[in-house]
Amino acid sequence: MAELETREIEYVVAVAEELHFGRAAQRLRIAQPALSKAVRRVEKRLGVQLFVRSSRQVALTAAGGALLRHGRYALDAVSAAADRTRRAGGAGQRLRLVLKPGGDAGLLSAILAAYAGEPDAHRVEILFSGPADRVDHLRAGRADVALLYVPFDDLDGLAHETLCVEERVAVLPAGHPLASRGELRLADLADETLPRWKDVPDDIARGHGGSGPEVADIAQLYSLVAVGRVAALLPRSLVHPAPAGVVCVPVADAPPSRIVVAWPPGEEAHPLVGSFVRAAIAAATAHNPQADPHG
Amino acid sequence: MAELETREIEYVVAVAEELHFGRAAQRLRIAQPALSKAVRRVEKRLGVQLFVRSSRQVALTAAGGALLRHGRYALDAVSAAADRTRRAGGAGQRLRLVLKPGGDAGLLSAILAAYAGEPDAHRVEILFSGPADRVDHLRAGRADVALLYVPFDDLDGLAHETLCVEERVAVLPAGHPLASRGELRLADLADETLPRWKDVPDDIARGHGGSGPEVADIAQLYSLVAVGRVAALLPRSLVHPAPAGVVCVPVADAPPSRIVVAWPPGEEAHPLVGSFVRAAIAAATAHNPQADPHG
DNA sequence: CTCGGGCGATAACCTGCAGGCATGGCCGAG
DNA sequence: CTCGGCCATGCCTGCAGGTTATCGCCCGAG
Repeated sequence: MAELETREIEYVVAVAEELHFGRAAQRLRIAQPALSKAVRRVEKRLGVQLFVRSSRQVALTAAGGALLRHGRYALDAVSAAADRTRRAGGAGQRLRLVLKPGGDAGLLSAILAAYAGEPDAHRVEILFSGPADRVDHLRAGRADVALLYVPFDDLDGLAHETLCVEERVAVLPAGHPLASRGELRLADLADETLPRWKDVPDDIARGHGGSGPEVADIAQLYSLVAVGRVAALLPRSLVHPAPAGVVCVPVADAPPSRIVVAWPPGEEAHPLVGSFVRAAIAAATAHNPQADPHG
Repeated sequence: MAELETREIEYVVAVAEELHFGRAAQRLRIAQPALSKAVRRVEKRLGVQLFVRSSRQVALTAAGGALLRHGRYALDAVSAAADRTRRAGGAGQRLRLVLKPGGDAGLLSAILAAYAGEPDAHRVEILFSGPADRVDHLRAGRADVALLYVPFDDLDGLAHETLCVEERVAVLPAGHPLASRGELRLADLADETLPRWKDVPDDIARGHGGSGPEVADIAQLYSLVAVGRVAALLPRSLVHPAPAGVVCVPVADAPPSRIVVAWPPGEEAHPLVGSFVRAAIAAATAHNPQADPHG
């Protein structure tokens, strides 16, 4: 039925990543001929060529690319299954929450307090992580829930619930011509240089990242804004209070930013995840009444 | 690294579903002792008990339940990987679109026309499917894109883009006291009997299904509404034009319904999927200017 | 109470294939 | 022309994963 073994996928992925049978074999701790044979076996079974080998170099075919992408997903799913199963059995369960350092809009403590009040609360392990791999942590079972920031994070493949909606503000140097306006529109910002966020791959930063200088965190951004090198468009709570030298002005027609609690699909059935999500929603609604479920 | 082979997952899932080693073995076309051994091996490797066997019956532990759920996901991911790889290699690719019969708000033909105009358009294979398995088709690689209906379908684990937003209308019998009102609120409907949709599992129908009679399709629903047995809350385009004997009244505070185009996460990189999605969005914006991307 | 039958575990054995090693063939660099 | 890097081939071995036979437990029928 499933026609592809986990190990075979690992092999193909390794070769696809290294584009070199020898190195891939080394990484997999097996001999190179075994790897060659395994890959050919897979190609034969699928009836598709995965690599073009020219004895001087190895290249991916379209099919190989597909298996690389989807194979990684599948491997993530498998190891997530193993991981979660192991944890479901062992005692002393902890809930692993992953989030971006800073910028939780003051929600985190409220959420943790609300969760601690749940009857079946467990110890919460907090895991900070860069933008690139928060989602991967969830997918591969290394974390149970995440606080994510839409539209900055990519929700593909996750279940989520909105905790709060925030308007977006333009962050401008104090002396900027637009800084005195009470409200802006996106068009007003068309000429501004926007920063490029470090570690955010382009396909996630669709439209948010500019071509300006690379910044790693908010503090860096402020310095650059203060000297007039860039402007930015951020959720209000990130810029509150505004440091000296920068001002923020609401942008009426920017899509609002949302903080969401996300979890791997299907996991809402898990009591740990379920009760945390419920607590988070409760905390958010108390904290910020206009949040709406099923947004 | 991955610590669990596809086959082992299949075995555990089979046992978990049958709760009977003999039948599971039969289903898997292997002998029962082999299955017993394999399952024990997995339990040992994960260090977790998956089943409690009492020689008269087999029961799932919490860990077993976890592996059942996540294992199914993982198996879907694996076979999706195999399937998509095979298709990426073979020529004569077709794009497989899955949707609910009826109720496409007239969008389908516009989308297909727009897609046919794309430079790299392929033949489109249309697959109709019940509400329960549309999403599964995507996850297991049996379809490439889907038209789904939020909040009726469950978007967990999928990437999507909104095509259009529709207000919800209450469907009432012609003589109903509320039928003459120009607009309703959810509270007005609190006393009405809502139908239960056939084949929609309860955890998907969160809040939409009532406790009333079971209906399988829209036509059945109309008959029941006409005789005053139920009322319903549907997207406008589904009730347009309203058949004899029923009227529809906008409900101001019902969350709006959306038609979205959805695809498996990561697949937007695939040219087939990407260009279809682009065409769909274009068609929808032309057809219905207020649709907004990144909603 | 006993007997029989259903079910999972265990034991003993068999076999195909995954993986190891040595080698061959190809090709580009120098 | 030769050398060296790299993938493919051929042959060998061990074990994973299958089979059949059998046991032991439990429950329900009589």
